[in-house]
Amino acid sequence: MKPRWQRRKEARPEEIVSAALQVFAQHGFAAARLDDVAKEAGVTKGTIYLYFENKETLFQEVIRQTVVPILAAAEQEVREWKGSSADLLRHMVRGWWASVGKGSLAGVVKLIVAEATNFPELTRFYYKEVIRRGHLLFAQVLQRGVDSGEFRQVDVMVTVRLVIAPMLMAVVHSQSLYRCIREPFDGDRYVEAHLDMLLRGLAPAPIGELNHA
Amino acid sequence: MKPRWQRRKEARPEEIVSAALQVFAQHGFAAARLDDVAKEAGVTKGTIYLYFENKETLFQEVIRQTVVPILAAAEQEVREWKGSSADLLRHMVRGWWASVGKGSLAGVVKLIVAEATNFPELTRFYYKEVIRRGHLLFAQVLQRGVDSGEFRQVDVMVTVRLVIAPMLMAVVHSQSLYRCIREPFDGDRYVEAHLDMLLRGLAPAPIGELNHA
Amino acid sequence: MKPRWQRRKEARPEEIVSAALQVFAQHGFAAARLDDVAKEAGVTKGTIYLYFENKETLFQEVIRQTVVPILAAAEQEVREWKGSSADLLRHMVRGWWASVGKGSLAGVVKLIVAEATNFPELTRFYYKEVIRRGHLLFAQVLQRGVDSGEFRQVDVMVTVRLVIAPMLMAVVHSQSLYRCIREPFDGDRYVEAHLDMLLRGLAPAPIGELNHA
Amino acid sequence: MKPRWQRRKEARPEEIVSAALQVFAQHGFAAARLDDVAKEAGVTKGTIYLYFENKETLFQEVIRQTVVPILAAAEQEVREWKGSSADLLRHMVRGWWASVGKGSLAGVVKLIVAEATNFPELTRFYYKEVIRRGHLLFAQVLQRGVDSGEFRQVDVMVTVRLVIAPMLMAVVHSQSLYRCIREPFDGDRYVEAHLDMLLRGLAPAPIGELNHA
DNA sequence: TATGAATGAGGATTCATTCAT
DNA sequence: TATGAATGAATCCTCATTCAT
Repeated sequence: MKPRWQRRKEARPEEIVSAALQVFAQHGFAAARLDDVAKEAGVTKGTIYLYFENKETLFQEVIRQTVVPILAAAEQEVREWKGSSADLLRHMVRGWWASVGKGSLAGVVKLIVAEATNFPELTRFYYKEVIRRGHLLFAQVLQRGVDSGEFRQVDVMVTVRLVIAPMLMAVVHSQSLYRCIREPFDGDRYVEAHLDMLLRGLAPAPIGELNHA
Repeated sequence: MKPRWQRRKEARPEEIVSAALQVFAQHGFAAARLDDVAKEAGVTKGTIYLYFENKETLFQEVIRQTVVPILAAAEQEVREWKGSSADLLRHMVRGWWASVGKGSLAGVVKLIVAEATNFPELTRFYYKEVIRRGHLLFAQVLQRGVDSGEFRQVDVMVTVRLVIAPMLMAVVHSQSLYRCIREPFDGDRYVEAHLDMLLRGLAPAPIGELNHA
Repeated sequence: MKPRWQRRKEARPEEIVSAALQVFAQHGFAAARLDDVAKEAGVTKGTIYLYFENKETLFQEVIRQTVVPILAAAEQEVREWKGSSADLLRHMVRGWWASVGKGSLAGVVKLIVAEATNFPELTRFYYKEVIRRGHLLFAQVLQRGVDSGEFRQVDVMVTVRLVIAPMLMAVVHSQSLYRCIREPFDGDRYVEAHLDMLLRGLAPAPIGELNHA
Repeated sequence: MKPRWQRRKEARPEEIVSAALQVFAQHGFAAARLDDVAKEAGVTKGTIYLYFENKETLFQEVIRQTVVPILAAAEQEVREWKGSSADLLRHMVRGWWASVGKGSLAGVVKLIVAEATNFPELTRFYYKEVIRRGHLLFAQVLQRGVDSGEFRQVDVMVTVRLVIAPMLMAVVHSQSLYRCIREPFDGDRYVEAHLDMLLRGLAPAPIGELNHA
């Protein structure tokens, strides 16, 4: 818990990062104006430069700081999970949706998509620190289920992407498309349908396989 | 000796649109320089203004022109399909991947994601003319399967999103993430795995349903 | 009288000059677009360059060609005038108003005012060929009246300006102010009032002079 | 060592307006470069945009700010004048010459003439706030003289224009023609001659009227 | 530390001018 | 001769960055 007397200056950097995330996520890096970031953070433009070298550095900090902590917690959970793999998968997907899909991370995800080619270095960092780790985490879960016979034999690294992609897409759209059109999107229902499809798709095939084309 | 330039009134507009798509998809709207578009199109900056009112209009034309024609063809196919619904779904997903995922439309998809909030009007146009039509198209296919008993009862409009999302995500990543990291992504395998999961997930449940949490 | 078969190309230059006068008078030199001149002349931009070296040359021709001929006629009239000086003055002022104030020369007058400092060389030409000659012409008329005792002794070169200034001002305003406000300006009445005041002002003082302050 | 620049928020706007008046009056709106305005004002281009939205707004401010205050003072004087109408007219014409003809307003007068058709809205504002008020002011003076029998019966609203026109013309020429030719123009003598002619022209006709043509 | 006035490089846009047709 | 597509220099304007206060 934070002491009441916490000096403002210590809070400033994260306030700015948080404001920047909003503005960057809305407009993209190039179209975002530091004036807007400053206004959103309740400071003036000059103040930003007390804490960040320049616009690009600020952007990098936004990506770096916002993303890392969540994974650690999830990794811990996977290690200690006692229940079924199906339940673990459900737990993780729902948890991901709760923490990423609705929180401030959603903006980061969209940002990476939008700005990756403008910041290849940063993207590689993000890939290594976030994406790959996330993939490996889900891969563990799937492998656990395959090993225990709960899930059928699947190409785990490909399937991981199929687990994550619909989640990502929903998050990305919530930051772009659904900001513009006024049509409801029931995220929870979408997530449950996704889990339903997933677990059916992962179920060990009964007697007669599906016929492939 | 060759002339300094040639007069090619007919060809210019699409050359410029095509060049613009590349540059916009790479950098986003704001960061794209018309100088680069011009260079890519083999003309000078001024020439762009002979055919397009300004940068924004050019952007809109890029979106509009690149996208519309494909759907019509697919709609035709669905109407006339004689085979099984599973085969139709396979056909469409593969076709979508072949035409969108690998062609120039991929860039447009990423662009919409990245710039939607900066061009809400255009996004609404895109939603009405492309996304919704696409959804309805896939919804027809699913409904057809449900009606014939090939697929189980599903919430069609939600499932449509689950069909499309992994495809979109792959396309978006191919335009952003995979441009930066040098890691192979086997699109075809991904698509086949997706279809496999999908059709398993859509299969009518055999005897005992899965237990939901 | 012009032959019916006159080739178009011989008419072109003056058509362009005439169109240019209109556009220049409306917008000024810098703000005038050659596209508009071309449209007004019923040709295309390129054609202008067949007859004029560049925009500036065209502008100079506009000034030069439009203005010179009128003076010669007036000079002739003054030399041959048989009636009173008052009548001659009336005749000239009315004639000036008829030919300059209402014709296309009005535009040139405004142009010179507006663009003099941007074209000092041209302005000097105009001064020598037009303004000074005009002044001298009116000076002759006044001097003639003074010599004959019709007019009182006045500083002729200063009075000339007082004769001309209200005429010029009316012309200039007709090209600028009165284009914007919708208020009637009765030019003929104004000219008559001017003549009335002038001739009263020029009348030899009766017995007691006016007291000057 | 002196700082690269100073912070002078209060002084900047009028410095810029004043510089802009000079540059606009010299070149006209379109041909004026904001770089030159900035240099003249001792700032950089960007600074102008801290205080004015764009070139056009700056132009409008130049017109608006430079012109309004003078009239109020003159209106006051007319109301309180105790002497003869002839003296009042002399006083006003001389005062106008002193304040407008020689001051910075001269540039504004020329600007309006030159740019009226490019800025019709602004011109209407100027007409209502400046020209019309000026006309009414001089009309009062003339009417006062007519009522008291000092002046003959004249069409007041037309005569007002005859009073003002030579003054305006002198001012306009001082900003254009006389900047180019190197010929002395004795403004004071011109003004006195104008007053002399005016007052003779306004004098009640003695016994036999002039014969009109 | 914080401010926000001032800077100046960068890019969109216009349009006089050229030149292939 | 005439056209009008193409050019590119010129200029407005924006906004990241600096720095006097």
